[in-house]
Amino acid sequence: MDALGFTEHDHQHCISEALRTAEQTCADQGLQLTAQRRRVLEILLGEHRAMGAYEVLDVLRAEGLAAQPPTVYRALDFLVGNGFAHKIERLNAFVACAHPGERHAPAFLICSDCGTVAEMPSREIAQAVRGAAATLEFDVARMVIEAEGCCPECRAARAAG
Amino acid sequence: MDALGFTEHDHQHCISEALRTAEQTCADQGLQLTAQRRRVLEILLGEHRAMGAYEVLDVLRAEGLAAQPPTVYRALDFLVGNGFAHKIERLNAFVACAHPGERHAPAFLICSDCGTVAEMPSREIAQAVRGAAATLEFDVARMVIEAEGCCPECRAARAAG
DNA sequence: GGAAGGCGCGTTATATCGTAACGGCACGGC
DNA sequence: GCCGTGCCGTTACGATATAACGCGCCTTCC
Repeated sequence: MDALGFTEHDHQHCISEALRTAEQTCADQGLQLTAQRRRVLEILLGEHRAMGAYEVLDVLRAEGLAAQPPTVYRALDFLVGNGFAHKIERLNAFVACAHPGERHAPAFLICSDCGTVAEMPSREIAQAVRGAAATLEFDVARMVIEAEGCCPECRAARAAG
Repeated sequence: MDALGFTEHDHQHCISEALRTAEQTCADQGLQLTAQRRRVLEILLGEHRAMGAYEVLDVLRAEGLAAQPPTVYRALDFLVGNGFAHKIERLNAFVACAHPGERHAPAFLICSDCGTVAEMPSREIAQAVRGAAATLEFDVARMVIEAEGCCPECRAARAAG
């Protein structure tokens, strides 16, 4: 598992791959990846960046759809609920899942300069959280793990500039 | 460092202690703990729970003040900026710091049943986050670590009920 | 003493994020 | 046919957060 976003990659491929995985997963689990849900996922996949719900809405409207906020939020709820996207709490915004299909407690890196959001390996982190919680006899159901900072590219840009 | 919130304690004492620490810290660092800022901190300290800004605003208004949202947000910005309170991103709400004065990257436990928020030791967690980020050459400036779940008391209550 | 600037705060208005609630439509089961 | 379920359109609204302006009180600096 690597973290896309900070590394060069074939973005068209990464989009279509994710879409295919989503389609397959929905087919397997009897979920309906409707046109709207699929379109919202595509929009999110278009950028390795968190988008606000209203930003997604603007894209839909630019395509000529007469969409309203609930439309977008419903699609996002579906995507988040089924692991195809994640909400970045720190930004009140949404990002496509980089590892759909794999069961994972997500952890994110948010570059404050360029806005890129990457999903990173989180096994050790999740372990540490559960461990700390266990000493207080707390049962963890869900975690929010988000780190804000500077990505390698922006650091290089800063150094250069 | 223990996590209050899930354990019995002398709450009045815990409030006045925190207030005194805040006063001392402000005096030391040339910060102004004005009446409003102090009042907002007191309100937050009143509960081991995250309060929305507008909830704090309601309390101020109930006390007869003609407060507006910016008043509360400014006080909260001051408290958060100087480590006397924390924002719980998951809840868009604020909680008094349980360990003012100590330098720490906070990590929180949020009970979904009773709403109690506890601050827990986070050294290992922060370490794990920095470690995972480092493998991607990402510089972490700030972390959001929030675990939602069930606290021991609510678990006991569930088992009993 | 008075100009200049920083800071805290009041106030108005507005931006941004999110949801409740109702109704229509399509599809599948019986 | 009739009903339940799930998806979606639509209206309206609630909740969270900030921009921008101005005032008063300091301190600084000359």
